[in-house]
Amino acid sequence: MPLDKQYDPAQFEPAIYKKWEESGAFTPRHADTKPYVIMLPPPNITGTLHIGHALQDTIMDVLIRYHRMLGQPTLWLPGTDSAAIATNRVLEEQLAAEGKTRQQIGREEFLRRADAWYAKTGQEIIQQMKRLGVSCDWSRLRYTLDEAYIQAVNQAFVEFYKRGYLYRGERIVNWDPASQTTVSDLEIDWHTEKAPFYTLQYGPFQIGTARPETKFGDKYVVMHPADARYQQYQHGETFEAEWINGPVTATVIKDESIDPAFGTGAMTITPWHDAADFAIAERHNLDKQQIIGFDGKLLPIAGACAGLTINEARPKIIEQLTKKGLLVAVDENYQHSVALNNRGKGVIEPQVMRQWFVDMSQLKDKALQAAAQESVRFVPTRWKKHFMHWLENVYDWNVNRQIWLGHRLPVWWKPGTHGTEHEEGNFVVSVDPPAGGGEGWEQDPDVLDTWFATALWPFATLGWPRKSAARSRGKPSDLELFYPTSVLVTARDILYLWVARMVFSGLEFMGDVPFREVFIHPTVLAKDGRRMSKSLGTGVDPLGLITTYGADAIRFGLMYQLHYDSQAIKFDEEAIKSGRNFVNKIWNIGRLLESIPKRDTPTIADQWITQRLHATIQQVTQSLEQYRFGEAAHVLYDFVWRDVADWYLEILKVEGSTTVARQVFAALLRLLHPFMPHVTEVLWEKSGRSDLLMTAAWPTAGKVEAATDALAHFQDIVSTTRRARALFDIPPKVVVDLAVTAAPLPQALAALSRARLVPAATA
RNA sequence: GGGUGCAUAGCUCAGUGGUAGAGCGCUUCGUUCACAUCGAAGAGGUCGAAGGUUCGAUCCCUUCUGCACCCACCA
Repeated sequence: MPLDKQYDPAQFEPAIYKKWEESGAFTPRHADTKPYVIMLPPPNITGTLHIGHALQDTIMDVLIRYHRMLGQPTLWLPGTDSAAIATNRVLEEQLAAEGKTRQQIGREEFLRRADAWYAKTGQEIIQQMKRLGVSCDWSRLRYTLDEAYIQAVNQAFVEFYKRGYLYRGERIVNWDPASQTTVSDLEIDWHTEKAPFYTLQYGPFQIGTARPETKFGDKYVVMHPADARYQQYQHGETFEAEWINGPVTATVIKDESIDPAFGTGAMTITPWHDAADFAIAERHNLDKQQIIGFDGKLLPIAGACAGLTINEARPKIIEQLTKKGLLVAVDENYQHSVALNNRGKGVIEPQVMRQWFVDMSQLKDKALQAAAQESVRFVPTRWKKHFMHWLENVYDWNVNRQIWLGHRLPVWWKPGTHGTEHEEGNFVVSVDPPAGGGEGWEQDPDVLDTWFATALWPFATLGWPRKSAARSRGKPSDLELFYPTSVLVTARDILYLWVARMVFSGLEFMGDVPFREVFIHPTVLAKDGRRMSKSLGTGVDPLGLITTYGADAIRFGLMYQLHYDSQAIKFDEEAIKSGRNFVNKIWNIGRLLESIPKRDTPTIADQWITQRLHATIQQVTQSLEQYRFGEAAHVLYDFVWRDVADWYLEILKVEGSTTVARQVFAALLRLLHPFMPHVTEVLWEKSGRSDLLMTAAWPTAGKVEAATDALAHFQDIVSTTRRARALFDIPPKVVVDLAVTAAPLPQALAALSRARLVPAATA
């Protein structure tokens, strides 16, 4: 049956995907050879596929398909993440629209709504991934809130606790009064804002602040020990100062963290509401006083301002200070940074709270060692430096959150003890509620930081902690077979949030790294270099692109733009269009080969294209091994379009071996398959193969010899003739006489030059 | 304050210690039956600036400038 002139992706893609799925080839075949394993970074169930996913998924699918064709047992394990904070916010917004709060409807009803919502949206992103053609093992699909995963998270928490890494501590944390929860350092966005900077008289000192509302409790003034201006004041000496609500006794503290060049070089501290001040207070064992409540309103210590929000209180405080003559100066043009919760968008108010922390001091060393020794290897290598730098400076990790969605802490409290002064000895950390020993144990109301759960992804998805649970009798378990995984493919923005935590969690619980390599791919930006975002209107819908151009086109277009060392891809739809055109070119090469009558008289052109093919196999293979996807795509593009289409096939129309041509084309389909799986599979089938291209063997390069000069000579003659025709404006229909002394491929030469060969005049 | 990446044709970007490359766009020509999602010919670049190493630098080194991003407890 003749093929259409143009390849129509919509006509073939769904059927091809179905065929792949039904073949069972997405599931790894057990074998003795080393498996190749990738864990899909679980996308948030709340989201839809964006172009960054399309890029990342294509990279993983290229790797997976390549390794599958190499004959390795290949596992790409998919899954989704509950993204508790984001979902929590979505649900609260929905409730707000109904004029309700989560507290009003209660925890049970809230979680019921969450389940309903997950059920509705959970499959969406998976369907979208399938349209891209990804070859995940769907039989192993996991979800961070499925029953077994919850068990793994509980087990990890209990184990961390038993091994002494988890502790309950009173520390300064990022509190979001709007969402009523703590937030990770890594999930804060800093926005610069202009705010008045006040210089205030504090006893004999002048101190600066942009946050006068925190100043009520100030009773320490801090300066650098070497600051000559304050030599006469001794560390620890006290003095009386008139302050906002009356006289206070203040103490002088000398601390090296103070920058003498900033302002007056002296400052008062608010340990309860500032991390730096907290550190100073800890060093010198100073008192800490809460000024702002968890609802964001000032506490009774603020006197007349108690109960007011920060914005309401500020002018009053300044008025009071002015009245007392304590306001020395105001800089209206001061720029400072304000911390926002990047999920909930509330303004962060640091607070001292009793929270769960993971002690990083030992865990970080293990991860650092793994990076230093390259038992986890970063690609490109510069990310190793970033990774290590972050770990070297990491703080203990606050792991509980005060929202309702997510993994609830496996911590059980005696009634009425949680959050009181007398917590010690009144809780039990265990997966199951404590049996006996009194009734009414209450489970801790908090849930875990979402990254605590995803840190376990590489092994919890394989069945941990049931280490030896075999899938079938006598066979090794998934955990034994597939851990550690081969490579993690991810974006740089979660290098710390997620990658680092997987590394130390894997080392801790599995005794080995979770992946041998980490490939950090570029970020996809809008064409003009801005971030892709819905609010900027710069986002691109990959599904729309798939509908317009086909999955193969978007895959190839993305890979073609993926250059090894760049941090960003400026997304240009033209590249996708170009991918579509390339796919169509392949399709038409298939058509042409069908139409040329069989003939087996090899020429130097056949010899030449075979050599070029081998060089191409070598280059593409090497590029894939090095994660140089853009390079591989370019090599393929140039080979197909320049060598195969423009020269070899034009010659083949006139003379040469269709047998060689078909061999070259078959090898080409294999090389292209990871990049454009659908069209290559269709052509494979149309060429009469009954097996799947997906599981065909990756081509191996024969001996690569230098390309024959004879063809270069041929190309020279043709090009020269064409240039001459253009120069003299000879219409295509006019056949010219061409006199050459030695004519390689005479028939092809005549055809491509639109010439009649005549004997060269002998001198 | 520290760090990373980038700077090459009008645009988006490859690339190499030795006469500069692609795609798109542009100019001219062409639908002979693989493909107009195509083919042929062509125009277009002191490879960000300044120094240095070298027989020779767009490439290696130093400094600078501009852009983007990351980290950081700027009161």
